[in-house]
Amino acid sequence: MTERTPTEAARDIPEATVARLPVYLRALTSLAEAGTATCSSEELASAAGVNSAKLRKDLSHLGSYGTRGVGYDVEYLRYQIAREIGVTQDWPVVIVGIGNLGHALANFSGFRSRGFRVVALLDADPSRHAEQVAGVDVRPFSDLAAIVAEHGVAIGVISTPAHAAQDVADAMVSTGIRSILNFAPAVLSVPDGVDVRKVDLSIELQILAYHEQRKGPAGLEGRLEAPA
Amino acid sequence: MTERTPTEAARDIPEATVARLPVYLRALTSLAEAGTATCSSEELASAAGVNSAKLRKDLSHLGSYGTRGVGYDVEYLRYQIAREIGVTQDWPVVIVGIGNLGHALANFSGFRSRGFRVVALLDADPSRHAEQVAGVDVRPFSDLAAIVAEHGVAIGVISTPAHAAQDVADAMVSTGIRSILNFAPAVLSVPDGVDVRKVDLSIELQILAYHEQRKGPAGLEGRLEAPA
DNA sequence: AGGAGTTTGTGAACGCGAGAACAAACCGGC
DNA sequence: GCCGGTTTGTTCTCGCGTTCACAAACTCCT
Repeated sequence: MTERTPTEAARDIPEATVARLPVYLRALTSLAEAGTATCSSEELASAAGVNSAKLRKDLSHLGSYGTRGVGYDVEYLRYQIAREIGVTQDWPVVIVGIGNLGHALANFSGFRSRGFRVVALLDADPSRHAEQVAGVDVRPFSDLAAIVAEHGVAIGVISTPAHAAQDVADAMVSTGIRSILNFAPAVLSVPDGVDVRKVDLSIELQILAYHEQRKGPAGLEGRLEAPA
Repeated sequence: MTERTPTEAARDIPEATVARLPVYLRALTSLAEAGTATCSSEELASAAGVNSAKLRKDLSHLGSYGTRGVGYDVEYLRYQIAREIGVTQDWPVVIVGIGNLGHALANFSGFRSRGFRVVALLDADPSRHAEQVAGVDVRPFSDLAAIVAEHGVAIGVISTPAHAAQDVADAMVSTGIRSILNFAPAVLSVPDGVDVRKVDLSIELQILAYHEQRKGPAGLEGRLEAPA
């Protein structure tokens, strides 16, 4: 996290910008599919749902890929962002925990089309090892090390119950995985140098509930209501 | 978003703090289940995966619920946070789009145990209306307004394909739903007063990929590697 | 009762990100 | 070749969030 390879540019892009680059990438893909060859920062910002000033500042961190007075070449900028993120080639990914959510993730087509390839599905439960999900065999969790070594996996997804998550994370780290996407509602502790991103469905709903509670006791405005 | 009911406290809690309250809530529940009656800010912070100073400042926004020299009463603090978030009673929720992800969400037990109750599953595809998922019938999307009115639904979840998301959001807003959790990879535009939170699996992976790319070309440290 | 030890709650400094505003640069017409 | 119109890239300012550091307050022991 501290030192980078000094040969490359090594300009450090702000974390907030990194989080938005994938959004711009998708907006550009959408524009390209609609046949748009060029777009202004205003158009792209609107498609991505952000402020145009913010968009320009974000893009300025990667370089000067626009043309003043004209705008951005959609295909060119799309490639530059994809390259910066690192999704010009596919990343191999393993998914551990093939419950309801694991199934959904394995079948999610967006992974394939956005730079990721699910190379293995793992589960500790032997009764699942007969299954095949999305054309990929479910294999025993003990195969993790072999699979990681074989495919050069660097990213792991955890969709197990909470109580198993830390063990899975430990195993992932010991095989060399350095990036983990965690869907289990648990706090993972990992060594330095390993990134963990957490997606927690309950937390998102609870945040919504907080704001909802503050908006008002019931639907006051924007809806005609008949008194009960 | 601007004015609150002047009768209540109306202290505004910073957004960053709101996002962490559910994490504290879960950590406290976990401590309570382990039989812990009292905990210090250091312990709770460690269980929640944050800095203890940050935890104390966060909690200070809700009031003074701790005792200096002693710490926090686990059960008492747990209730106070649950009350602040608004999950002391269950929130009715509708899920629209019963594909792979919709199935997983409907079956997710964490909703029920954390203050939410799925009252309806909706899908536009008539061939799905025969199904029953997690004990709840799948009903036609056109029933949305009736269901929302019947149960007083304020929170909607969108797990449709991207191209349908905006239409679903519009319909939700028109029925009075003011909080939306969106899993579709699309930018939703909604009127003021409606909150949208977005969960995007591809984006999370792409952020990981960016950092992974910067860590180094291959597994250099922490893993013994045999030259291919 | 008093003092030592512990832990909370908060005031202040610091850094990051958002947004506005503007200069630099490019295109097209004359 | 020059000028007006347009759009990018950047500078500056402001506000929010994080972190440090410490005073206030509580318990326990003597």
